[in-house]
Amino acid sequence: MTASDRRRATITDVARRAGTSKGTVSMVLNDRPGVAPATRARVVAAVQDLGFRPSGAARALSLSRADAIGLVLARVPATLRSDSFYAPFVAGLEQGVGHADCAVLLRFVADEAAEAAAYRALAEGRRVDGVVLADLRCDDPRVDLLADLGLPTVTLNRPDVPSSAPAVCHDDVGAVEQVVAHLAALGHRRTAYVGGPLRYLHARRRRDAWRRATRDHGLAPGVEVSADFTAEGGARATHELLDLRPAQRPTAVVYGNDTMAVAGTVVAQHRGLVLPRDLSVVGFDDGELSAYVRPSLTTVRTDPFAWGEQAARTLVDLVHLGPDHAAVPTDVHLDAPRLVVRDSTAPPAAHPIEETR
Amino acid sequence: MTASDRRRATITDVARRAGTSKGTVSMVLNDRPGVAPATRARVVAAVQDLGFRPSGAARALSLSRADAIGLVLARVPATLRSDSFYAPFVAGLEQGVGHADCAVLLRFVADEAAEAAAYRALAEGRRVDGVVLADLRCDDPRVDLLADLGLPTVTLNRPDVPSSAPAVCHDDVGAVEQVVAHLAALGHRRTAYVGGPLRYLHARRRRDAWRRATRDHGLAPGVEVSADFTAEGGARATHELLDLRPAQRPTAVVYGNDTMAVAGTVVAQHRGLVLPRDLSVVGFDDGELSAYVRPSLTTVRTDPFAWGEQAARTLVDLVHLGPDHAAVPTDVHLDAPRLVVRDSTAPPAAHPIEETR
DNA sequence: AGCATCGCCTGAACCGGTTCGGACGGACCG
DNA sequence: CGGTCCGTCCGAACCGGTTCAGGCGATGCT
Repeated sequence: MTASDRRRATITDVARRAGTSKGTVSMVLNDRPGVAPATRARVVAAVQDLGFRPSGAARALSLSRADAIGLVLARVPATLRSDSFYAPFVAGLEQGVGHADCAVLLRFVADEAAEAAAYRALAEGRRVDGVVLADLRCDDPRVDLLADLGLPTVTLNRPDVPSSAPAVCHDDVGAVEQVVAHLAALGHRRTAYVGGPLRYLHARRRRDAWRRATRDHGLAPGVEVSADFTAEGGARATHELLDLRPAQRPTAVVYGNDTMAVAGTVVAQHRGLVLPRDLSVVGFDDGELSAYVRPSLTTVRTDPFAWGEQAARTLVDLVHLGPDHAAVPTDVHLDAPRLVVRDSTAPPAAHPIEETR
Repeated sequence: MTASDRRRATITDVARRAGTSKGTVSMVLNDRPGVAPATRARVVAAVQDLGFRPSGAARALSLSRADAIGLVLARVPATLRSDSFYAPFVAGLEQGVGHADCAVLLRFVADEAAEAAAYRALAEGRRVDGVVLADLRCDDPRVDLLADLGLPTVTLNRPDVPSSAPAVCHDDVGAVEQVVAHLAALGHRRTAYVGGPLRYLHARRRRDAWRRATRDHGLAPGVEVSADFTAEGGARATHELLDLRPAQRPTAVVYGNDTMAVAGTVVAQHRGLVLPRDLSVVGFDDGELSAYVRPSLTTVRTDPFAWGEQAARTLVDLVHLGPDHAAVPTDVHLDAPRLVVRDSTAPPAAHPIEETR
């Protein structure tokens, strides 16, 4: 009775065994009306007996649907090691497509040229019904590319170019505002920002949000350093900030992710600063280790799983709407990320301590 | 000239435009011999003009190949956040399948029942040509399930049950031996081991390797704690070890991954120990932050990207061999992981320091 | 000249589903 | 008793490729 000892049953086998035609079997499988109860029962029994399951490929061909959504990520392998976003995000996608046997098809590519090619291949090979567009960049050419390819798309956050695709957004601007408000309330006047590469939209938006929030709170315009989300980048940026002469040196640093923030705290401590007395540090993302380092990290808790879930849900809706549907689906806004205050932030020391290296 | 304004070209369109039959076009596309150069040129031109790309679904149907490999992971979303294995591993898979437009189809499931169902769906829906089996457990039922389903399989490490599937193995036993040799050379006599859940084969094998290696080096049989690879678990296990009375308390702890190890160092330092003087710590995996914590972590550098690459390569070979091929492919062994000695290991203090909490 | 050989290409069958026009038969009605 | 109507089911066409037996014309050989 194992499945391997015989060729897999097809809809024709089921029809023969049930004494009906293929068409009828198909009706039953997609439970459409117009089949007599007795016939339906015979078909169901035959399906059961034969352990029949329709072939995805054949369905895909006749329905011209792939029952899969795509995700293309351009990242160098090295940065994947510490990526805390991507895995739960994909798990969320999975959750979001629901129990429809819809799968997530994944493509990692090395650079942005390969990225376009990957999207092309996905679209033209009809491997997916739609894609989600992550890691949006400024003037992102992929938005137009996908519109051209006619591939239903959901973007992660709203692009800075016109796009008719729905966006699933999380409120990183609000998150940054919470961070700055927290620091301002503690009494900080000079803050610095260590962000990601500015060609990424989210990096730029967070940077802008930090600029605006510091100004709104009446803080001094702070120093900005653009890093690359890696621990090494965070360490280097921190050295740079601590090398500033005391009058400019920040009493609090806001980092673009927790990896850089943790590396930053270690650098600061190694240079003799006592945290959070001599320097407050805030991360972004709430990585698992962040609660376990010393001092434990004040950070913003994002929820990539929920993000993925919502993105998938939106995309599935979009696909089912069909391409000729005129109504442009509206953007979805996730719950605002929450600031998690831990031990790495405190009021600034009254008189800045000279570092004793 | 955009692709979206007209229905996508099919092989029939190409044939018509080139003035040949579908069959000939197909020959050209798969560059098979028996087509006159002039005809071939006409077809190629037509393909170019129409921007034709064959439909993956139609190919899949007539070739009964899916051009995709599957990966099913049973992990709770919470642990994905800090997972440093999975993302680079999938990127490696991607790399390993090569430029064949073969994709990686991903399924995240919550529990092990859902896992079996996911494999069934993948096999019976013919969505994938083969799967890689990760996170092997003791007496893993999936090995038999996949054999039953007749789905080409590659396992990550060799299962403890009979399996005719090739395994792609990395030498974690050798890695643990290096760790213990390092600690023994430093003069440690009492080591402890904080591993993962023992139902995972790799956790058990590393534990066994540690037992054997400590015995071989003439060390005292050490305390074992089974944790769960999370920071919290690592912290708890560390407390447990440091609560032992001095005569039993280890001078060095070997952790099953870096997350637990980092959490462990923080716990130890918080309890007043000075590292590495009072306690040596070794991790496993070389997470990105491990070089940036204090003391920087001695650990074992594994290479999930290479592992994925090799697994995909092996699986693709296996698929192309065909199901009736008698020769069982041999196991592949990756380069041994390398011990990275950093600052968290040192000779034990001559007289154990009492902790000053 | 007659015939085998060969290279090139066509046409139809096939993969495994979905869809739909229309055939069939029974109930209902006038 | 003849005609409608409705529920049920069949059969064929179709999705877009691949494969292969066979046709056809040109060439080589005796």
